[in-house]
Amino acid sequence: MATIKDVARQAGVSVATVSRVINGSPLTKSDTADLVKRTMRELGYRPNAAARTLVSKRSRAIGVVVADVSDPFFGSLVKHVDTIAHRQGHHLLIGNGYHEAAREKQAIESLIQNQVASLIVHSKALDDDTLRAFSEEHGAIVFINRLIPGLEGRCIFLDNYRGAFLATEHLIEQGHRYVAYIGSSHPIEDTVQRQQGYEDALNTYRVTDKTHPVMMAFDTPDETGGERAMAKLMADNPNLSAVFCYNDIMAAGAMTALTDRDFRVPEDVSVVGFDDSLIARYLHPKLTSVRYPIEEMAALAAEQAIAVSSQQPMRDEKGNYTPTLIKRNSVAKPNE
Amino acid sequence: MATIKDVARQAGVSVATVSRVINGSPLTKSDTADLVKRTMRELGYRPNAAARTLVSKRSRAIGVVVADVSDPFFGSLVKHVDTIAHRQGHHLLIGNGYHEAAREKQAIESLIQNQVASLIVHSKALDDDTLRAFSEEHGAIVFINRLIPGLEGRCIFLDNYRGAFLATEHLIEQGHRYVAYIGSSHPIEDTVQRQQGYEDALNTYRVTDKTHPVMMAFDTPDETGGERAMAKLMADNPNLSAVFCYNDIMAAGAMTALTDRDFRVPEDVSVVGFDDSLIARYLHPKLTSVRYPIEEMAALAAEQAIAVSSQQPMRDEKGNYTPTLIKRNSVAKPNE
DNA sequence: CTGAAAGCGCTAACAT
DNA sequence: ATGTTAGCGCTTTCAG
Repeated sequence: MATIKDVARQAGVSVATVSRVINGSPLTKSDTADLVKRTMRELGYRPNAAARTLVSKRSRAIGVVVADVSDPFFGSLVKHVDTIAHRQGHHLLIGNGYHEAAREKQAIESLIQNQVASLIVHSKALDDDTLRAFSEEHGAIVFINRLIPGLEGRCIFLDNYRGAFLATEHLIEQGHRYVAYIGSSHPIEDTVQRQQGYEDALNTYRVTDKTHPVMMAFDTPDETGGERAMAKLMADNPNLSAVFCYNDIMAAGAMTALTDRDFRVPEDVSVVGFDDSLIARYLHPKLTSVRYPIEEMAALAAEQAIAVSSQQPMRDEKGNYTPTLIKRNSVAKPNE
Repeated sequence: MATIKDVARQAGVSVATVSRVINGSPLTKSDTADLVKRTMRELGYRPNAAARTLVSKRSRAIGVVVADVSDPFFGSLVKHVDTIAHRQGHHLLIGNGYHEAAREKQAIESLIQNQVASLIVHSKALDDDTLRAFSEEHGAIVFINRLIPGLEGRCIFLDNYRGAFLATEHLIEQGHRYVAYIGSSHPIEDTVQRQQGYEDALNTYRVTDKTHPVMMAFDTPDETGGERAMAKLMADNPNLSAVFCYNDIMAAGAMTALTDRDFRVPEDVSVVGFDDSLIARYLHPKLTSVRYPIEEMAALAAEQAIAVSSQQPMRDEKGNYTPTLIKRNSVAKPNE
């Protein structure tokens, strides 16, 4: 690889001059600049990013920690971060946390070590204190899908409670009285917030009459988990007519369980999911789901992260996003 | 950030000693090593990766270029590369090419500049010469989903032809005579290879009788493309009873077009997809599809890339993968 | 407008 | 077993 010295020698200038044209410094004569540029091209010169980062103490890298890139939800998050990053001349380092505290921690540490200028972290397994410590260490970390007390300005998150409330309310408004909740057995805050929204919606509508019982089942947040939870719910509650699920995948499992038992969706049982992920549109019937505006959230996270890292004035946008309900074909009025 | 000097001073040793314990050199007394380790911990020291890369001329980074991380297919590829990389102490830099030559080129260049030790490239828009030039420049590039003449040992790819043949043959064996192909209008080699496999399967079965006509339509490789192509096919060929599609998304679109016209799948028309992606299992009916073993391919790519970059002896595995047919519920025997 | 020179934090001879 | 030291490729004063 040609170095800056090679270019300097070949062009008959000093390395300082070459450095200046690399960085587009205005105080180089355009003649010299042209000469240098030509030489760089001839030599196939590429500035060594490691050297630049070392000396200037700032890289153009943005680190992203997600649970699992192969999950379309996180894929989408990464993509939108990349779009913004690319626009600003930054590139991405990624780390997978796989919902495990140790892996998440390791991923963050690895990225810090690799001198990322900023960091976008989706962590559910690490506690507030650990995250606060990282935030103190790095300075340019933005947390996505999480609200950490004391770090409100660095958090971008969704109102899970409201999404769940919306979904449950929609079901109630359709006339359902026996609405169940299928939750995740993973001990992360999202599931309790969604459960709370579900329960509160139910409670809101039974202040006058006591006719909306709470029915819940918890299992792993995947397809078979949804299937098992639904099976359990059906066994325990014969007159159930609607379910709100923690996410779309569990909803898919729930629909399978229902279909296997000859219940039709939505004629016999209505189903609502959460995330409005890719599969929502491919399920049969198409799934009504709470939309998670991850694209916007990821883009904002990237903008904030880069702004903080380059001490630009950060647009003071609130990190709190409100979900909306996307109505498709998995909800109908109850029978009778 | 504490540097190696800080640690050395604090521990009362030289930077060389600290460097030795960082790198697990065996020639340090375990007493000193322990002391140094403790000091590193106390100071919250993290080795500066940029400095290490600069001086040692090798990083522990592996670059991955895909078309779009938010596509589950690529997400899966990235994940499996990460798994292997992580196991070997490497981390990932990613770049999106979005099927555009300029973006792909830029992504590769950016990664090279960032001193990745190795590179896994999924490129469909760049020509062989460009890719060969990059390969010459970097040395540790592995190409995935592509076969570049002269670089066979660095290519990991799927036998598209065989996959298409398999799918078409399966349809014929079920008794179908009017089997159509929905292809991608993008000018990449995959689509012509799959078309060839389709045509050859048809030809194989009409050597004795001329009863299997070729019927094709091409459109964008997405859902609406599949829908349009299917509509066109139906209009032109009233007695068509089966379609083989370029990928699962187009198959999804085709199924929509069919359903909209009151044709049942698979009773009236059988459908086969390609990739066996996430959605294949969620479509209704579940889609029979050609499985693309991207996980294994990605893992092998990562292993090879790392091996080459660290001049380890590379296991001489062939990069040629054979697809298999995953039978689900979208294929049946034809009517009558 | 350009050049000389001092490091950035670390590794790897080379000494001891 | 440990210390000294010369850079890696680049940016950035500071002089001219």
